[in-house]
Amino acid sequence: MEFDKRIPIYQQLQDYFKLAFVRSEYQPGQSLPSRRELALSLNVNPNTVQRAFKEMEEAKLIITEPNVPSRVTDDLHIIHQLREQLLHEMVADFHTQLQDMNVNMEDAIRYLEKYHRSKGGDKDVIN
Amino acid sequence: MEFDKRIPIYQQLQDYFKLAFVRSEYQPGQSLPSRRELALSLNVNPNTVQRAFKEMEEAKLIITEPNVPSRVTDDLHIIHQLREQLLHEMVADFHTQLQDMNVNMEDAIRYLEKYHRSKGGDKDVIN
Amino acid sequence: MEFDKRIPIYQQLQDYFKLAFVRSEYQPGQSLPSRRELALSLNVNPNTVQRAFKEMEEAKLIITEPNVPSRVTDDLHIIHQLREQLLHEMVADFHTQLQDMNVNMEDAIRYLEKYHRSKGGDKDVIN
Amino acid sequence: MEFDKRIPIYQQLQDYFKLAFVRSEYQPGQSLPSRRELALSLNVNPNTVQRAFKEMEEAKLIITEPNVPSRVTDDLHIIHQLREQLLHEMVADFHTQLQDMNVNMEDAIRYLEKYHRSKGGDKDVIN
DNA sequence: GTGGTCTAGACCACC
DNA sequence: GTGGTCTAGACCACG
Repeated sequence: MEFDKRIPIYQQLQDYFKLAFVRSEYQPGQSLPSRRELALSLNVNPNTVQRAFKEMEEAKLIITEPNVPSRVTDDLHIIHQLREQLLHEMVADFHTQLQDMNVNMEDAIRYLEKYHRSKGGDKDVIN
Repeated sequence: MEFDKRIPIYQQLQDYFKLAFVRSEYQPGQSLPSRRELALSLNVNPNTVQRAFKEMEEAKLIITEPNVPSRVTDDLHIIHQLREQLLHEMVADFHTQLQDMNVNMEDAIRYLEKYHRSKGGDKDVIN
Repeated sequence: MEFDKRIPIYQQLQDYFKLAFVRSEYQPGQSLPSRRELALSLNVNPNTVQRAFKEMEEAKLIITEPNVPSRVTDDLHIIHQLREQLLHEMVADFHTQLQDMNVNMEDAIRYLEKYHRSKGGDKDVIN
Repeated sequence: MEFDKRIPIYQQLQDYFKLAFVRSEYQPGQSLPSRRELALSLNVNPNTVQRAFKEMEEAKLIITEPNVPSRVTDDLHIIHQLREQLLHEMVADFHTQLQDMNVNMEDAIRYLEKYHRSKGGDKDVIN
């Protein structure tokens, strides 16, 4: 994994895990790698990993208990809510850009669909 | 105007002007502020402005001649092409993000339309 | 090495190296001093050296890769072509001057040969 | 007439006149434009013209007397000697360059003749 | 330690 | 006053 040095690493870590949760790459309740392990494999400071985990803990995305690896929340509602939030940010940004360019929504959607088809449309199989 | 310190200023300047051209805030053929003027008002080095302008010149977006202020190209085709390019990048980025989250296109569009309506839909009057 | 203040340093640097390549003082494929090293020894800004090198790179005279010193091209054809070009410029300038003075070619060559003999003629050994 | 700002104008003026004398554009004994006239037409300081004339006077190339325009020397020997001198400098410079490039005299002459023919050879009519 | 980039500041040519 | 060039210095990415 590569980090963009211009953005705090703990934030990039969070973004990475959030996306992984939403993509179900980590199932609800599944154990995460240990902080130490991650710090070593990603070659970052353990405190950096700690900070990312702490914030995800506070957001109830993961559950941390003594003597066992942290694990993804098993509250599907929270995962769903996270997905909604990420999607919302994504859409809001895109919308702002469209507004900035005076692109109306019809055109934007037409363009988006065209682009999507050019990329092969939705696949039946995920990943 | 504020600059994101993580991104080269000359690039942000270009982005700003490109958007302005597409939004017709500078009409085709219209004179731009002089490099010095911009440098002073934006509090950047004249050379930084120079670099941004030079690249826009090379992209045929502006026309610069000695001793007169640079001006926007009067080739409408180029402006239109620029708009297409910006739109394309925007859509491609959005699409990539959707893919990353396994959002299918139907859902994305539904979400986008919903968000758009919540913001009041397309305005008849620009600005 | 001394620089003529009326001519850009980066250009004089290029001229120096081009001549050196043609004289085979740097063999094809041979490494050049690093930009820093040159900047220090010639007492110029590293960026000035950088510019000279960049233009020689664009002219395919040298090959630069990250983290290793730049080296002379190993394409003998390019070196030969460079020699032809330098020789051409030299001759063209001389010719223009002769024309300006209404010296006809026979006289010029006679004069040149006389001067050459006075300097000891061609040496068998180089340097 | 244009001047290269990097070289003293009085020197460029001298070079111009010396060449003109050698080319017989000013015949021996012919009057030159007045200093004042030249200063005006060339848009330079009268003192600059004065300096150029003074040095040519000292070199016996021109003759300056009160109340009459300066005129070219009528000593053909001096003009001839000037021609020799200019030619010598020209040839010496060219010769140095050839040496720098390790070009032997035979090759240089062959190249020069070839270039000369490509330019149409010696013309019968001067100017 | 390499090569490469970005911004800064002084200067030039032209009008 | 325009636009354009050159050198300077600090910084970055990579190994």
